[in-house]
Amino acid sequence: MSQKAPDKLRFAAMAVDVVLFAVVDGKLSVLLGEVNRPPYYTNIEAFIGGLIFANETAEMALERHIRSKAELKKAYTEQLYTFSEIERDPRNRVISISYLGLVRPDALKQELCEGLRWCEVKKLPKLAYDHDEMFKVAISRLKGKISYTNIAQYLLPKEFTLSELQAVYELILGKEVDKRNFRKKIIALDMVVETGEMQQGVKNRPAALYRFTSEKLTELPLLI
Amino acid sequence: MSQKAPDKLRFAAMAVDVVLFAVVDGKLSVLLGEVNRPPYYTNIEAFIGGLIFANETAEMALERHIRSKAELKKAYTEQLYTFSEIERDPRNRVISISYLGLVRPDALKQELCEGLRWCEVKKLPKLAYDHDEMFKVAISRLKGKISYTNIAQYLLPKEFTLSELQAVYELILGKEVDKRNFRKKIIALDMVVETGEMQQGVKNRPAALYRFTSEKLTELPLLI
DNA sequence: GCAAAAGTGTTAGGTATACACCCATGC
DNA sequence: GCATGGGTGTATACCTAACACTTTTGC
Repeated sequence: MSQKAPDKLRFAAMAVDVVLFAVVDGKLSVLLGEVNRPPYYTNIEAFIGGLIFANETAEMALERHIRSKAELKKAYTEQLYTFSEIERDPRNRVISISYLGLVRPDALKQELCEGLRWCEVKKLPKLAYDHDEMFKVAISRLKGKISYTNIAQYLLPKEFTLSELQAVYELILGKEVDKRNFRKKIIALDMVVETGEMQQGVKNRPAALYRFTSEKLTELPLLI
Repeated sequence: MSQKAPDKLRFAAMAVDVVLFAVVDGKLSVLLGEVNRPPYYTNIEAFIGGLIFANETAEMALERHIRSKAELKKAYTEQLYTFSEIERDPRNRVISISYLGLVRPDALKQELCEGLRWCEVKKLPKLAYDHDEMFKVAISRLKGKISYTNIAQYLLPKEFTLSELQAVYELILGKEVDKRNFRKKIIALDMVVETGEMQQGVKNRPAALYRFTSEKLTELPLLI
């Protein structure tokens, strides 16, 4: 079993922070929590996260914090970047390993804990610590990966219509795409496949339901 | 000034490790250092790196370790991934922030410190700690980025021939590319520009010298 | 003049883009 | 029957990939 290194080499606490994205009311949103740490940070928000304990890896701490703060069990997460600026938290030296997380709409039904809210990314306020920069890294990673992977699935229910899938692409890329060309490409790449089921209880022509052919993150030749 | 967090939250020492790539004798190589930490690691190598000190960011520690071990001042570096497995170093709990580094051939002239060597990527031995996995992350990042950025410049001298540039692409992608098509694309994208100078003292037709149009890492529409 | 690497265009096939109308359902 | 979103095909421009010979230099 590992021992502690000498005290003077253990100068920092370790934390994880996660930029959790979800589509809420048709808008790309991130989960924010209130921060109240006078005198440095009051009346300000930040991404959720918290310290890593001695018996945990970063991933274990990440899962613990996501579950405890938001009761979101099965979010997709991937590591983003580690922030180590000396004064990034003026109270203590804290090094933070940040993560990108994606939450499916099914998981949004649960109540959020006090002090948490989904905030549309277009209306993000100034955030505490270095979380403004963290957001930039996260949104840039998400924009990049949606174009050459099937990562969009983690923002959708397991079964979805092609219009819903297209809407996710348009939200993240921030531009409209042509419906016919989008469908041709998505299907030609075998990224999704029809389930055979149809939408129920809509007041217009019901759409065919699709699912992703792979539940794992997969790289594709090229996308959009 | 930041204070130390409570002792029980400071369970880990922080380290940086860097997978330094260079083209040595026409082969894609990485810099390895001997590891001798009985009883766990003897007669084994690993990437270079070392601890972060209390007054340093990860980037400062990275620069210090690169300079002291290899006297390579101006390597290009970017953060890769942070490894936090509890037993990754069986002696102490150490969390390591890994970096990808690229070294230009000009910088290779300097003597390496005792115990260091450039090892061809195709002949990599089994490495200490989790550095086998670290290598996979690094080579995968490098392969990805060479296709849509001008990152190849950091493995070349400031002035180079198009054949040398092509060789870097072939080494990293692990496949041959067509000379005419390669030149057309590179030039059409304005990635490089002729210096007006020619190669000197070669025993065949001298090639035109080129330089990159941007010294910064730049994303390009698409490449190869 | 010979060896060695530099340099240069064309064609065919495939991919990306732009674009407009009919269809199925609920009310 | 009307409002709503679902679903489909074609023509063009562009880009990609395949391919071989001439040129310049040192020896």
